[in-house]
Parts: sequence; C-alpha cells; structure tokens
Amino acid sequence: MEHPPFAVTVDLVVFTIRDNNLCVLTVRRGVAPFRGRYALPGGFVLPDEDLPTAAARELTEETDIGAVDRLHLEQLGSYGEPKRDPRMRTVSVAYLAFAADLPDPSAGTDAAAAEWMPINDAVEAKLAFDHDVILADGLERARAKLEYTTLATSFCPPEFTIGELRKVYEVVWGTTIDPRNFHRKVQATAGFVEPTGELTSQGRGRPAQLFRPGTATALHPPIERVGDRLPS
Amino acid sequence: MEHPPFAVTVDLVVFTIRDNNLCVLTVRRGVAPFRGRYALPGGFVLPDEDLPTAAARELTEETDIGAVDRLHLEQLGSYGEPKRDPRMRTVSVAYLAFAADLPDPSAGTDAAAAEWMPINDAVEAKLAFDHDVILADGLERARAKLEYTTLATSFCPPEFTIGELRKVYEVVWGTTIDPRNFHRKVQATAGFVEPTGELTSQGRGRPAQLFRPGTATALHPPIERVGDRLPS
DNA sequence: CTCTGTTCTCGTCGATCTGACGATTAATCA
DNA sequence: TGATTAATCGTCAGATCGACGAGAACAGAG
Repeated sequence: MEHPPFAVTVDLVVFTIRDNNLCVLTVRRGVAPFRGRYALPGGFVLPDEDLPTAAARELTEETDIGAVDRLHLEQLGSYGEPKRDPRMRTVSVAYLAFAADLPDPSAGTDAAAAEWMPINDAVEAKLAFDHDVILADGLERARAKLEYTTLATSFCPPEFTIGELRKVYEVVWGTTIDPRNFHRKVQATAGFVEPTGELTSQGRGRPAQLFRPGTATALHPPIERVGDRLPS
Repeated sequence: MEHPPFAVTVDLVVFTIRDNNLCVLTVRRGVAPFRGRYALPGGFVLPDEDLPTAAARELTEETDIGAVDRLHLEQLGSYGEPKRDPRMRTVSVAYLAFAADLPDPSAGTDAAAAEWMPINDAVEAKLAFDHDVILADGLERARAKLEYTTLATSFCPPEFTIGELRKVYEVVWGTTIDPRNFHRKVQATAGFVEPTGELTSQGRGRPAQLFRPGTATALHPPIERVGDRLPS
C-alpha cells in the first residue's frame, strides 16, 4: 500500500481590533526555518486530536489568550503546496478566529513571542512559509463574512453601542460608513442586536444605548461593502 | 521531534445536472472498509503533488470524465476527525466541482464503478466514511454559490438559453422561480450572460435566444434563494 | 454659564430593486 | 385549426438604499 506520510498542522489567523486598528496575532519564530521571521501561530496536530480541537489548543498554547470559548473559530482552508515547508511534506489546515479586544498575549510555551500586529504591517511583512497567502485569504474571508453574518459582534465586548459596531465594519473594511444609515440598518435587522436598556456614561457626545449580540447569525439582506476606501 | 504521520487524501463532490436532476458523482467501493458502499471519488495525495492537482488527477483516474479543464473546481474544506477512517489517521481535503452534463462515466482504473447518483438518493444513502457530511457541506456550498456568483453557467453547455439557466437554479435549489423575473434579473446583471445572436430551433414553445457565459464572476446584487420549496 | 464640537438618533426624499402577475409572441402538438 | 408551451416585454406596489437634514444630549473651552 501507499500512504505517503504527511505532517498535518493547523495555522491560525486570529483577528482583533485594538486602538481602531485591525490586528492579527503573530509569533516570531525562534527556530529554523524562517528563524526570526514572523509567522501565524500554529503547530502539529496530535495523533488523536480533532482539527478544531488542535486549533483551539494551539491558540491557548502559543498565546495565553483566555477566553477561547467566547471566540468565533471557523475553518479557512487547507494549504498543501509540496514545498511550502522546506523540512518535510506538510499540509496545513488554516483556521480563522475573531476575538474581542484582548490583553496583550504574553509569550506562551512554544513561541518566542506573540503579538498583535496591525494588518497593514502584517500584509507587508514577509511572513514565514506561505502565511502571506493564508493571511490574505483570511482577511478576505473576514471582510466578506461581515457582509452577510452577524460576526461583527464577535469583535465587540459583551455590551456595545451601535457606534462601536460600526467602527468594527469601518476598521475591517477600511471604509467609512454613514452612521445614520448604519444605525437604521442594524435596528431593522431582527436579531442582530438586543438592547440592554442601559446607556453609556463615558465618552464624548450624546450617550448611546447599549446592546448585546442578538440570536440571528445571518444578515438578510446583507450589509454591502461599499463606501469610500480609506487611504492605506 | 514529533511529526505524527498522517495520510492525506482528496475527496470530490462533483455535481452535474442530468435529466432535470441534480446528481453527484459516486463510486462503489470495491475493497474494505465500507466495501460495496457508495462513496465520493477520491484518493491519496502523491508525495510531490499539489492538492488541486491531486483532485484533478483523482477525478480523471476514477472516472474518465474528459473535460477536466472546462470544469469549476474549488476547495470545500478539510475533514480530519481521528476515527473517520478505521484504518489509519487520515485528513481529507474535499473539493467541489461543477460540471455540465457529461457522458456516463465508465469505471476508471481504481473504482469498481462510478455513476451519477441523484442528490436525493445520495443524501439518503449511507455513504462511506464521513462522506455524508462532506456531501451535505458541498451541497450547501453549491446552493449558496449560485446566489452570488455566475457559477450556474458551469452547469450549462457552452451555449444555453435563459430558460436552461433558470432550470439550473430550480434544480439545485429545489425551488420554482418566476421565469419573467429571472429573465429580467439575468439581463440586468452586466456580464452574467452574453448573447450569441442565435436562436434555438428545437423544443416546444417560442424559440429562445442563445447565450454564452459572460465575464463577470460575482453577482451584485445576488439572486436570493427564496420561492416555493418543491416536494422531494 | 454659554458656546462649540461631538456623537447618537430620528426623519425625509428620490432612485433602485423585487415579487406578483398581465399580456403578447412564436413555436410544437393533437 | 385550436390548445399548449415557453420566451419575452411591461406594469405596479412595496421594500430597501444612499444621501442628507435636523434635533437631542453630552463634554470641554472660554
């Protein structure tokens, strides 16, 4: 029989929003190949481990991000180009995760260092392996998902204002959105957000209502990705 | 070092439309495990082979479908549950393909038999491995893709009428669509179809214009998947 | 305290798209 | 010759959208 041996890994594209910037979780590689280069967090799948489990494990192992349970995780795709890893034949199953703003990840057990890198820097940096491609695919998937799902709330704290939700769209898409039309659209979509009844107290301007994520997962009709593309 | 050895396979969900029925390509397994059971075509990835290449190779190998080049092929997802293959630890990368009506596949080199199975039969049949899940995912992906891409033309011959294109939607979605609104919608979407200038000569009813696929790949706005769900 | 700037929120208006459906045209079939 | 079928063109009311006006409710400056 012929069962050519492969190594199977999971790689993670984890997005969050920090300081009005879309950021991706990166690690600096401490060993060859690509030593010193930035890479996406990831690692080998264990012999008796399911793929999503491996993704969650690697995420906690390489970065001490706490709330792996309050985090959206979905499969992005698989990458198996024969020479993608110079050491051996490897197939990587990439996962995409959305996280609310989280504390700085301290370096975990494996990686030399883990940090949130602004997406612009990450796209320009030459990442290790084919992680450039994986990141680009993940970014496009994330942008598309905001259009027709309620996943934008995954980037928000448990309670948020419509303005904060709009900021998520603007930051991920790199566009500006009319606050009034966005407000109308969100309110008109049943199950997108649920009012808590409370108001924000801090911040400039008129206090805003607070909302929780609703029960809906899909947006019908979607929020179209148009509007002025911001510089960079 | 620990590089747990995995076997990596590709599995294919190939859809076509035959006789007004959405059909999926299946093979009957000739060897254990799941001997005699129907399964999706697929096989091991070779040591120096890219994943899409492996998918295309398996498709031609197990079934002598000719025009692999005139066929839409995209990655569907990966399936790696530890016990999905009783023999060994296997990760399968599933691919989704749309084909125009093709001649009956004669059994190729590997499989005992390959045949087009109506989707209803395939969903009810207990397929080998976790191919039920893969098929369900592929079906949902195919249905969703018709909404916002021009891929419905992949199910059509090189020249087709708008009525034939509508039949693709109806068969894949299992719905009925108003011919007049569909006609208007397709015509209004720039780049969806391109008139050849010719008319059909055969068939009942008023002759229809013939069209070629246009250059557009995305539909803005999409064609919503609504309408009466047909019994089935 | 008043003014100014900021943000939230409610409304209006015209353009566009959609679903439901009527009507005409041009072919085949009995 | 009629009945049937399918293609194609139109009409109309309702939903939605983008652009934008306007007021409400706060913070901070002077």
